[in-house]
Amino acid sequence: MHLDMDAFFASIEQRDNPEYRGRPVVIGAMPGNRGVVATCSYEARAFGIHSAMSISEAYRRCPDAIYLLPDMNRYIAASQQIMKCLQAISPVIEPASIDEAYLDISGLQRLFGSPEEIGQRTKALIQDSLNLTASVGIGPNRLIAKLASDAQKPNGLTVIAPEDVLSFLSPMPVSNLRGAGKQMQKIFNRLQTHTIEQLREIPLAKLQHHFGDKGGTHFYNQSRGIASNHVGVERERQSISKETTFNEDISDQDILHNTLLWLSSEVARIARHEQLSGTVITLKIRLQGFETHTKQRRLNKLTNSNRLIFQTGLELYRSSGFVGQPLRLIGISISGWEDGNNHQADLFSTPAQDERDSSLYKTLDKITQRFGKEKLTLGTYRKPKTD
DNA sequence: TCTGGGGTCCTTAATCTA
DNA sequence: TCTGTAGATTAAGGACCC
Repeated sequence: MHLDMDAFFASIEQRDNPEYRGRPVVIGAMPGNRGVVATCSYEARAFGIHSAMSISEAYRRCPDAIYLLPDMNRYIAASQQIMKCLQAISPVIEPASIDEAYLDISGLQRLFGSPEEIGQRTKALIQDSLNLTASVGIGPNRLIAKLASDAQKPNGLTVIAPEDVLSFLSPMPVSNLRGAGKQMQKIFNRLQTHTIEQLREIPLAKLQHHFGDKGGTHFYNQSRGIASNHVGVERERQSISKETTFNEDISDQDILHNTLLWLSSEVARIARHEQLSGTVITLKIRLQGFETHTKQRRLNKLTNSNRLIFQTGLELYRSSGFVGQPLRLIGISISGWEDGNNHQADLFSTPAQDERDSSLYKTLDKITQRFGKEKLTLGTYRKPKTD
C-alpha cells in the first residue's frame, strides 16, 4: 500500500486557518522574491498553479491567492503523527517522504479484511486523528501501489489486483513512470512512444541503447509492472547540504565569504547532531544565467568541524576560476562517511563554538544595511538556529 | 522570462593502481 | 624493468524526486 497526503502543506494551513478554506493557497516563496511553489491547494491548481512553478509565474496567474512561507516544523509534526497512525495498520512501514509512506499489508486480511477495507480503515484513521485526507493505492508491488495512489486524487482509494496490472498500465502516458522526467520524455518523443502499452512493444536492447543499460532495463521492467515489493525501514543518509539563492546576484567577497561560513556552520552543526563525520566537501555555485558548477575535494580525515568545512569550501571557491563573477547561489555539502565508521565526532568543534562565531551576525548586519530589513525578513537569509 | 532547497542515483572521463 | 590493460577510484555534471 502507498499512501500520499493530498496537497499536504496547503491542507494543513487550511485546516488550521479557517479563513484559508475554499481559497487558493500557495506555499513557497513570497511574491517579489526568487523561489518556487512547494505545493498549493486545489483551489490554486484551478488557476494552473502547480509545484515547482516560479512564484512570479504563480503570482501572475493568481495575484489574489494566499502566499505563505513553509512552516516545516508544523508539517514535520503532522508527518510524525501520520506515521504513528500507519504503525497501527502495519508494523512494516517505510516513510518515503514527509507526506508519503509504503506499507506492507500482506497477511493482514484475517485481521482487517480485504485490501479495500484496509485502505478505507487507514484513510479513516488519518481523517479522524489529523482531520486531513490522503490518497491510497494498493497493488502487488511498490510501483503499482504508487501509481494507484496517484490514479484518484484527492481522497482516493485504488486497488489493483495482480491480474489487472497490465491493463491498468497500458493506457498511461510513459511520463507516469519513475525516472521519466523532461529529458527522458524527449527520447520517448523521438521514439514516438507515448503510452506504456507502446513502450512494452520496444525490445530491451533498443531501450538500453537509448536510455543506458540501467535506464533501459528499468523502463522495460516498469512497463510490464515488474518492480520491487520490498518495504524496508529508513535508509542511511548519504550527504548533508545547505545552499542559498540570493535575491539578487552577489559578487561582494565579504558577503560571499560570510554566507559560506554560515552555510558551513549549519552543515557542521547537523553533522554533529547526527554524529556523522565525512571526508568529501562539495562547493556548489550558480552563476547569472543559471550555469551551475560543483567542485569537491576528499580530505584525508573525517571531519564535522565548521572551520575545516568552511576553509575547504573557500579554497574550492578560490580555485574555481569564478571569483569576481556575480553568484546567484552558493552552497556546501559534506558526504563520504566511510561506512561503519560514522560515529567519530571531531574533537575540535563543539556546538558552543558555533555560537561564538560572531562574524555570522556581522554578516546579517551588513546584508541588512545593503538591502534593507524588508528583504532580510522575506526569507533569503535566516539567522542560524540555536539547538 | 523564469527557474528553491534538500536529497539520491547514474554516467562519463580522467587518473591511479595492480 | 618496461608496457599494456583492466578495474577501481575520484571528480564533475546532470536527471530526477518530493
